[in-house]
Amino acid sequence: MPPSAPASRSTATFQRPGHDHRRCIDGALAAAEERCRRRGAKLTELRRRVLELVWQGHEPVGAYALLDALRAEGRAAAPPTVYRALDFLLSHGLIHRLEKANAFIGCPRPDDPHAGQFLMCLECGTVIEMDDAALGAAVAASAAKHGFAVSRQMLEVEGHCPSCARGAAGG
Amino acid sequence: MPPSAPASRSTATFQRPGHDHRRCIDGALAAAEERCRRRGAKLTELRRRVLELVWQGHEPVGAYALLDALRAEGRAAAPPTVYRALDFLLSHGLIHRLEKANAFIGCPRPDDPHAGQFLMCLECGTVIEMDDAALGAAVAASAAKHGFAVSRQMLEVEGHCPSCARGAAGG
DNA sequence: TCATCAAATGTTATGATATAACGTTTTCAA
DNA sequence: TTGAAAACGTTATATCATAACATTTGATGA
Ligand SMILES: [Zn+2]
Ligand SMILES: [Zn+2]
Ligand SMILES: [Zn+2]
Ligand SMILES: [Zn+2]
Repeated sequence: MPPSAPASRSTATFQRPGHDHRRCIDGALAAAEERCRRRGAKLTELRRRVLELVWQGHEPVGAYALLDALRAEGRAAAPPTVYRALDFLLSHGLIHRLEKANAFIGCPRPDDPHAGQFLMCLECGTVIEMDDAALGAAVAASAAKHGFAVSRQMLEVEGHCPSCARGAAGG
Repeated sequence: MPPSAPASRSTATFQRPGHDHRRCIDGALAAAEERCRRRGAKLTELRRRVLELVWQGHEPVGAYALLDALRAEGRAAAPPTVYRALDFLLSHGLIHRLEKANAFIGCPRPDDPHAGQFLMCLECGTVIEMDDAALGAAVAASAAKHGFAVSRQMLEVEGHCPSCARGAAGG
């Protein structure tokens, strides 16, 4: 099969409401298949379906919303069903957990090494992931001033996305 | 009364296990009294006690741990008791909520405007708050590249503090 | 003083998120 | 084909947080 050239996979920019989200989903699923194949990890039907559900939009999705969606499809599902799938996806970098929201969002660039840096719009709920290596380095440098060795960093920024900022200046 | 010169109140640096933590507590309580007085907010006995309990160390404290502590003192207390006190302390900038830990920690510098920037040691649990204005500005600048207007930022960095890094290099 | 109102706190119940523990099915290779 | 590991099903429970309403407290003004 052709490598399905993911030339313009979701860039870390705010998507317009009218964008072709099917491409986001298909790109994420293809990237996940590929990544799991390379890592010898099993992207089972259930895990794949949960990933697809997480990608239902660019807003974070809660575990129990996923649970409801699975049940609506007629699957036998309980909290561990979805949490185990989420743990798998997290462990392979396919999704991220947004701590403030207690919810999950698909990672648009699982293969690029990156810190978690998220912009969350208070108005429309859209979340995008920045991948600003310089910013990650700045965080590590600040931490180093305190003699702190960084293992993981999580940045969650609340505010207004370009579309919503137009209407509500000053937030 | 003398202004009790808080000359060397908790700097944003890792405290040694042997530091005089009573000074951290007393300084935080005095700063809270002063801040509430200026703002016309009532730091009641309960709220003051909860703040003191949050300051029991430099580790984040969960709401139910506070609840247990209040009950151990013979107070009538239920979850709303402690959550309401925490909401008050949060709203006046006297404590911060650590999203990843679902727990709370005292703010060593409530009067300085600052973004939430926390270093959390995976080994000993100690958390310190950086107040790196340049880093906050760097975050805002990165967000601005995406047309995003920042309202609030929360940075939670996991790793190893100086004391613990010595033992577990590379951790 | 005492009526009155708002803020603070007490009390009960429930919602929302997450995991422990154990049994069954599937997978895969020896 | 059979044994072990992984994945999944199932039940129960732990953990974090808030809704709703009653009671107490403390300030204000008649
Ligand atoms: Zn999309
Ligand atoms: Zn990512
Ligand atoms: Zn201290
Ligand atoms: Zn602070």
